[in-house]
Amino acid sequence: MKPETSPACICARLRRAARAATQDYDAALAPLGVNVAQYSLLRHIQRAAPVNLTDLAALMQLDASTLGRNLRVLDKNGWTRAATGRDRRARHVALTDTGRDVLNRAAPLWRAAQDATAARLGAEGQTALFALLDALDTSNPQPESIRR
Amino acid sequence: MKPETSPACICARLRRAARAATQDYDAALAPLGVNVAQYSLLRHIQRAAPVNLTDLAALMQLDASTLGRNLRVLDKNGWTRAATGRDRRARHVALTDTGRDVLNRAAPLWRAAQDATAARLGAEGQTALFALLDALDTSNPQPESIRR
DNA sequence: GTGATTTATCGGTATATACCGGCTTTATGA
DNA sequence: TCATAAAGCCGGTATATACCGATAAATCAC
Repeated sequence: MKPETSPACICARLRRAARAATQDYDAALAPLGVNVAQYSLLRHIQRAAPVNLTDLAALMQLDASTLGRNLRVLDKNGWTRAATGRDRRARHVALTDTGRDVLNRAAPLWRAAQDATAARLGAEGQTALFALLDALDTSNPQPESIRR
Repeated sequence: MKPETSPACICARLRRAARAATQDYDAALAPLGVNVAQYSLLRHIQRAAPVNLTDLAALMQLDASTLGRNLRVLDKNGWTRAATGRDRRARHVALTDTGRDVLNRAAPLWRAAQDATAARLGAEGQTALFALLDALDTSNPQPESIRR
């Protein structure tokens, strides 16, 4: 007679875990007025800039229209800037100085949340978790040993 | 020289995985006009009804105001009904007949998505994933063997 | 080279999510 | 009992998320 504590739906479990982690990281980053979705977006831009919205969306596996809207918030805060290049359809996004500064100051706050989370998993647990999340990713081909 | 394919941020990885799984399950459930968040909410209500919003929110680890708003969509669709009981502050939620019917018809669609997802993990992978997500859950006490 | 197609982005719409403050109702305590 | 505290919910606000259709620009096909 187990009281059925948490849902057996893999998706629901992932969503629940993502919500919880989001709140932890958001709380850690709150002093800088940035949340983890924004932090993640800033980091991706930092690594990929200059990059257009479509490529950035693919990189983050985010819907392009979602990315566009999320980006407006960063733009509004003066953290990013988008410019039209030779291809006048595309907008190339990059960090502003302010954006870089926010990222630098956010890094230790992110680190604290990451360390606290990692401690709950243990080093092996984190590796295992990443492997499992990779296995879930349908954009990754399944390894030969599993496929079929 | 590894090209840094996916973020090392545990939170970002969880969010990405949750987004992807959500899209898979949503696509599977789409023929019934229900998404996985709604399906999950309906299932929780089915198991817990009659239940008030606060308890249901705690059960799902959802913010109570979020739950209240999500519930309005179900109400609007005629799938749930909320009634005030003796305690006039609390609203007790339960499925309607229509809601039960939607759940019954959605079950095989959910099952298909769940099976496809589970197949990517393997039986052991799913067990391992659930254990890791439990370990992340700060509302669960850490087992003696891990704590400190 | 011009018409068809594809690509990049945007806007409308709907939903999910959370924080905060306020209101109503219940419980508590002196 | 009556003042105070606590509980339960709602509304405002902000953001994240995705689908669809529209628009503009580049590319392709002939």
